[in-house]
Amino acid sequence: MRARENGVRLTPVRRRTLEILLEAHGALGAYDVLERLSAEGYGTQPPVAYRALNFLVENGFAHRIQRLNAFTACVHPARDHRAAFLICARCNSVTEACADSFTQAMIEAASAVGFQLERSTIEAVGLCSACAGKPA
Amino acid sequence: MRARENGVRLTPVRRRTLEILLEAHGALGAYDVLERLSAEGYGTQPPVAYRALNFLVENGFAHRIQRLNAFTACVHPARDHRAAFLICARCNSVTEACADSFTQAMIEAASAVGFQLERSTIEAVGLCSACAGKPA
DNA sequence: TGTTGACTGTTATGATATAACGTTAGATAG
DNA sequence: CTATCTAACGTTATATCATAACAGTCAACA
Ligand SMILES: [Zn+2]
Ligand SMILES: [Zn+2]
Ligand SMILES: [Zn+2]
Ligand SMILES: [Zn+2]
Repeated sequence: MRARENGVRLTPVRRRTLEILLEAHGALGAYDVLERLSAEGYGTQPPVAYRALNFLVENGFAHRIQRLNAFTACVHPARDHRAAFLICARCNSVTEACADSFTQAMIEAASAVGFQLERSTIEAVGLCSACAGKPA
Repeated sequence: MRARENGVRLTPVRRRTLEILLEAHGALGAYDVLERLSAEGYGTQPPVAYRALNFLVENGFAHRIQRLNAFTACVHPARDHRAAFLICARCNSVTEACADSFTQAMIEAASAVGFQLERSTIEAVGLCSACAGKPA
């Protein structure tokens, strides 16, 4: 199979991994993904999940959430974008927000101190609108 | 010993842990810290390091760098502040920068979508001024 | 048709982090 | 001055996250 456009091959494991992320609401750990993959007849060992997830991240189909050691499907995979993530401390939901303007400002601020910024991670923890309404 | 001000007790392990972070240039992993602590007669097991490090982070003496699974001493521990970290992809140095204005803007942007932001993590990867000058 | 390279799978191991429990020593109430 | 309490410390054991290294498969293609 000739690579789609820029050499991207969305093979069965990779596609299924992406679907698993899409089906999940919020982020999934690599071992959660692995559990599902292996239940469906794919490989049973960690590298299977990590390779597929890393592929998705590198090709803009998913993002890694550092704070949660987890992965989440990108909500607008086609476009080049910088994302920020709003992580609910109560229900663990993860919402992807556009951070293009913040990132641009950060690139400029960083360059003022001589730092040549390549990519940034913005992860915020707080309460989602659903949880903020509820009592403690 | 009556707690300093707000109940903070900088015990020997904790103080030494902070010194170790200060002596290091850049961030240290918990096991790096543990190695030094145990060589000096403190406990030899992971919880010793993790407890001291978590204490320092919770009390504003240090920050955790998610991307590196590492810790770094705060450069201005006295003041309440939001930090951003500039991580050099080449030499792994970590520079703490003030992110108060970014954070404020993010709080407002988040609240516009109903998210009540509590704390955020901003970590940027790129080239420090020293490394940007050098060739590949 | 033989070689190549991307992909998938495996075993084994490494790296990071916490649960649970016993001990110690300073603070405080009686 | 005791008895009691509690924060902090240390340990063992285990959980969780991640990668190195290598073998088999298969389509592309010279
Ligand atoms: Zn995205
Ligand atoms: Zn929530
Ligand atoms: Zn700081
Ligand atoms: Zn550098």
